[in-house]
Amino acid sequence: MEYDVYVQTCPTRLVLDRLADKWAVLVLGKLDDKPVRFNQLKREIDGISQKVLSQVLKKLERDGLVSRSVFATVPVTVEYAITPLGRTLALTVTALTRWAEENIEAVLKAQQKYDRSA
Amino acid sequence: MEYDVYVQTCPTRLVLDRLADKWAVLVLGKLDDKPVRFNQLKREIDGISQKVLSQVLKKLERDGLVSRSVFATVPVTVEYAITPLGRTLALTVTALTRWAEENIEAVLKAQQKYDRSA
DNA sequence: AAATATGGTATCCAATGGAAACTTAGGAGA
DNA sequence: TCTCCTAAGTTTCCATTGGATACCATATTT
Repeated sequence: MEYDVYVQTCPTRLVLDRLADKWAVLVLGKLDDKPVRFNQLKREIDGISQKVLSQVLKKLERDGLVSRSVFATVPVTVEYAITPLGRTLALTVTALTRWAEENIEAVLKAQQKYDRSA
Repeated sequence: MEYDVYVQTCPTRLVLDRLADKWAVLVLGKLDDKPVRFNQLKREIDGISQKVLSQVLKKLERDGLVSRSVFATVPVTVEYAITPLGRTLALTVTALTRWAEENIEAVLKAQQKYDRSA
C-alpha cells in the first residue's frame, strides 16, 4: 500500500476530510436507501441549512460518491443518488451512525463522570 | 431504538460531531495499536498541532474513549490508551481510513472528470 | 549557563459554519 | 395582468473554529 493517511501530504487525507464531516455522513446514510430530492434531504436531515446541504452535495458529487439528475419539470426536480463507489463507503459510514446510536448512553455516562471529577 | 442521528436534538449527534473530525479518527486509529505518549502521537500524526492534539485528546477522554495516565518521571510522561469502549469504535473508524486508502484513486479520477466537465 | 526534552497553554489571525434573505423560472389563481 | 407559490439553490453577514506560532514549568545534560 503506497498511501498512508498518517502522512500530511497523502491524498487520502482529502477523503478523510470529506468524511470527517457530520453532514456528509448523514447525507450518504440517507441516499444509501434510495435517491432523494434536495428539499426532501433538507427535511429529513434535521438542522442542516440549505447552503451547507448544497455545498456537501457538490463535494460528494465531485468525489464521485453521489450523482445529480435534473428533470425539466416545473418547478425543476433535482434528484441525488448514491453511486456504486459511494455505496461501498456507505457501509462504513452507516456503521458509524449505528455505533453512535448504540453507544451514546455509555458516552453520556462517561462525560458525566468526567465532569463530576473536574 | 429510541435514538436517531437524523433528529437535530438527539444526543447521538454529539458523538457524530466528535467522530466527524479528521484528527479524532487518526488519534483513535493510532491508539488502537498500543498506548502512545503525547509527543509520540504528535510525531506520528503528521500535521497535527499541539493545541489541536491536546483538545482532541481531552474530548476523547471526556467521552470515555481514551484514558490518560501520568507518570512522575523527569520530564513527566503522559500516556494515552484506548478504552474498551473506544476499541469498539476503532473498528469502524479504521474501516474508514482503510476505505480512504483503498479508494483514493477512484476518488481522484472522479474529481478530475468533474473538474474537466466544469 | 545554555540547550534539550516533555506536555502542555496562550495568543493571534484566517478560514469555516450556520441563519436568514435573496434569486431564478415557470405555472396557478384572482 | 399582477401577485403568489414552489424547487433548488446562491449570497450575505456574523460568530465560532482552526491552525501557526510563541510561550511556560521542570529537570537533566553539555
